[in-house]
Amino acid sequence: MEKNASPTKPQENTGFPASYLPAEVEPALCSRWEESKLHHYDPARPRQETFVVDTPPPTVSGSLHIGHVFSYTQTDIFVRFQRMLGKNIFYPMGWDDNGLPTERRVQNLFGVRCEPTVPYKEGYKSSGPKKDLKDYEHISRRNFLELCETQTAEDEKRYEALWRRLGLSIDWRQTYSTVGAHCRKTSQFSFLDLFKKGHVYSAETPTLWDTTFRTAVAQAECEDREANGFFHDIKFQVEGGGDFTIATTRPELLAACIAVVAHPDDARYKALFGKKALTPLFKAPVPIMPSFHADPEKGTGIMMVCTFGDIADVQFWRDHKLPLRQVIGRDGRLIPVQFGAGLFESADHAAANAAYGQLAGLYAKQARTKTVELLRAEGSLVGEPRPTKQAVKYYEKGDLPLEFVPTRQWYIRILENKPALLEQGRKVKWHPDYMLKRYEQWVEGLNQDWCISRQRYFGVPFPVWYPLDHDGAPDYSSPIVAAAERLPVDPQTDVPPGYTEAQRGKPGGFMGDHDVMDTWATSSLTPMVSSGWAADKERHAKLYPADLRPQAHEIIRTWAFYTITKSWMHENSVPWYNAGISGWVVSPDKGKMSKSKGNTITPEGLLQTYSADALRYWSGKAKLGQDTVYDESVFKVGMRLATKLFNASKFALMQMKGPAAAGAKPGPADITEPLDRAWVEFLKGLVEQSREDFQSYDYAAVLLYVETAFWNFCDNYLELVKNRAYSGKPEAARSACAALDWTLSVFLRLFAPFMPFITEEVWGWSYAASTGRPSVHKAAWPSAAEMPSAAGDREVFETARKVLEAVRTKKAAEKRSVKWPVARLAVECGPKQAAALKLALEDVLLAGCVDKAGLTLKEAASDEAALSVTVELGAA
RNA sequence: GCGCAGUUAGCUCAGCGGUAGAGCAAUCGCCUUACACGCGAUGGGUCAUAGGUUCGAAUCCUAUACUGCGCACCA
Repeated sequence: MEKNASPTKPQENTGFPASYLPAEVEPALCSRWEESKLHHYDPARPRQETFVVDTPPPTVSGSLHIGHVFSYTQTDIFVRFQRMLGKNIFYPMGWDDNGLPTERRVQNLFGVRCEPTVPYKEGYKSSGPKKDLKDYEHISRRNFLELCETQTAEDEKRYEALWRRLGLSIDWRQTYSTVGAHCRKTSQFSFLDLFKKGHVYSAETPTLWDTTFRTAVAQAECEDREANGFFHDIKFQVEGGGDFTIATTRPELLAACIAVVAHPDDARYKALFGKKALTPLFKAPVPIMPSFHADPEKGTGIMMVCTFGDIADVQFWRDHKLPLRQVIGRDGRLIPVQFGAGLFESADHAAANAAYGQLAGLYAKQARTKTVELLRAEGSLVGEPRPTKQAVKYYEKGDLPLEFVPTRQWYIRILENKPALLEQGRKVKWHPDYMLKRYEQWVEGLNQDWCISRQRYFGVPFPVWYPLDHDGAPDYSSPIVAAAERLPVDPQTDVPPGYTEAQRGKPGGFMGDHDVMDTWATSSLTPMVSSGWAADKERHAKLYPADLRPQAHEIIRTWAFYTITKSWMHENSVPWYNAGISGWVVSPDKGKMSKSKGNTITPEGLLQTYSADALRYWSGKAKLGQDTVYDESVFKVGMRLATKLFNASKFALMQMKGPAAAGAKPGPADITEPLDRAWVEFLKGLVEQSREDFQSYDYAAVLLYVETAFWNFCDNYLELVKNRAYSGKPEAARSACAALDWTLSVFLRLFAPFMPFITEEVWGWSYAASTGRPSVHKAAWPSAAEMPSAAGDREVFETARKVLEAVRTKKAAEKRSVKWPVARLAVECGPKQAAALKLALEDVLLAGCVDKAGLTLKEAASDEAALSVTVELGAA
């Protein structure tokens, strides 16, 4: 026997759909919203009536995952609330399609590499992915960029379809792509402005360098990874006699040693300061110097400074104007150098060159092994290498450790502006507020200016050329910048003012800057991209600064920080008044959901299975800033809530079509029954609280108590009044119907930001016509003022509920059905509760199927007395 | 090393000075003027630990432990 089999019941003709089918209803509503221009921004309305969102442009590199659904929905929930407050919503969508992720995806998808020396092929078509790296086709820059554009356009279509299906109330006329002409123009315009203001400079200096991608990277894109390294104790000779031992994890940098340092107060080494040491293998004389950054407790207390092991080396090299002995090349191999010539000094050229000859051309890791071998043979290795855990810096997308390589790069001056940038960060209201700490900590810890140039292809070029001297060497000190009105320009194809194309690359001619901007150099401008800062002053004034920047916490150091920086430099303003920081979706084992772990979930299937409202419900349950465990059972709860909304609404509306429907439509003045007033009183409080909590970005709290209240409505209030609403007593029925009418409209509106589809569907059954608001999403957020009835006593509802509960408990204990008759009901309580109960007695007795003759109500002397209910069931 | 957040029922979380809560799961029931994709009910917690403040502490303070994250160091 099927446990859940329901006996077939004839379907009454209610005038409402029999059951809720979200898979059909939701897409239909999406189309309706689009047709009715529900989400359109109105440029005619003033700024103070407008709510501006600086939507995160998702990286276009494959597919969106459940984490995107989570955070974008949270933003949409808040936006929908603002729309119901009557705000003119500016809610754009951008696509972050420039930069490395796209390049990588296109390389793999089509089996190609960009090779700028290869000529352009008209109508080029890729032959598809390649198994072996050797088989990758080398194609021109232009062909490569075309592939990038085609691919991202396709991805963006899929992204948009998903966002629509999820019900994000975006104005789809307001879109941008970070590689599109508008963004290129804005980014280049930004560069010109920074250039004019002196906030940007180019310099040839050691910079963080990724040897795999062969590009510079910024501090913000680095991460530490723990590695198993080795301490190598290496003996140095002192000129004029003596020796000492240093400890290093990077012996392959020995040839790059420029000094040896110890703490100024370190008694062990004090006597050596001012003398010179001779490096092992290469016999290079290097000064022994005091430095506070040498920690007497660490290693042997004395250490070598190389060009370059870490940022401290860079600092020391710069401060003391020491020679640059670069040995690591751009590809991560040791470059050939000559000892005895130029900067590489040696007391024994022949030995030094012989040793180095065995290292040149090796990758750093190979060179390390070889160096240890040579040191051991020379007798300079003290003991054996000792294992140690060390944190090594990597580019977040890279697989090999970063190196410091001197190259020419463009930098934005942030170090000297730290105090101002900290202050700007504090002007933004962060949600949750502790996220400001992350921002502050990051800014305080910065030790490099922001490197914005990348030696890549798919990105925004610098609008800059350099004059070439008579030998054809570029003069970097006098860059030629493009004129603002010519933007966007590509210096590889466009010609600077006063030159002709024929002079490109010729002595006395010019060359274009080869690099492209870091993708953050563009995305740091998103509020200004949307506002039209570089194109339309009037529009800009209406849309900037934005009201809300939603984003995830791991990119506070990049996206939030860079945006704050640019806004300050360009406009001396904050980019937005509020930053809403969303949490992550974590897998049930508390790990991060990531593609590499293979535990990412694609949203399309979930939408089909559970409905958009269900996924949105799950997103709405999580507070800002808080990580959420991926749990499908929550989708089920959300789906059930939508179904319940459907059924309860149908039922409530049916009541209103009952006997009370005769005559004028019941209104607030008809709410006369104390039970109804009590319920309305409760709702008033709920409605006011919801507005307050929403305004402080605590939408999750709203969903929580609205949901609880809604189930309370279904299980208790509706059960208590349904008999009366259907009864022949006109006034009592009208009171119930008026209360139900308002209640339903309130719940639909309170749920609308979270579950836009089911609420819109139900709204259309009755309220679209009765309120003159075709969409619930443009209905006014409910307020207590809508219900100008006399104050109710909430105790009436509470007491009625408690008594009804006692009756239900008894029936459950006796294993009887809910409608089983009650022969005797004895209630004992204080005078206050007794009075309250009397006011709702009829409803309670009907809902509990209680025989009126069997009722006794005993009043205790004090209100301290607890409510006690005794129930005796009758015969069938 | 510094900082931020957290530790409440089997699970996921709410509560943030006034008698320990919800949902899920579990268990027992029920065809009731919508909903069996439903409804009713039951069991389940020294609120991480130790101190302190208070008439009263899950809640405030101070330590400690653990978890997650951020930052720094990293010879």
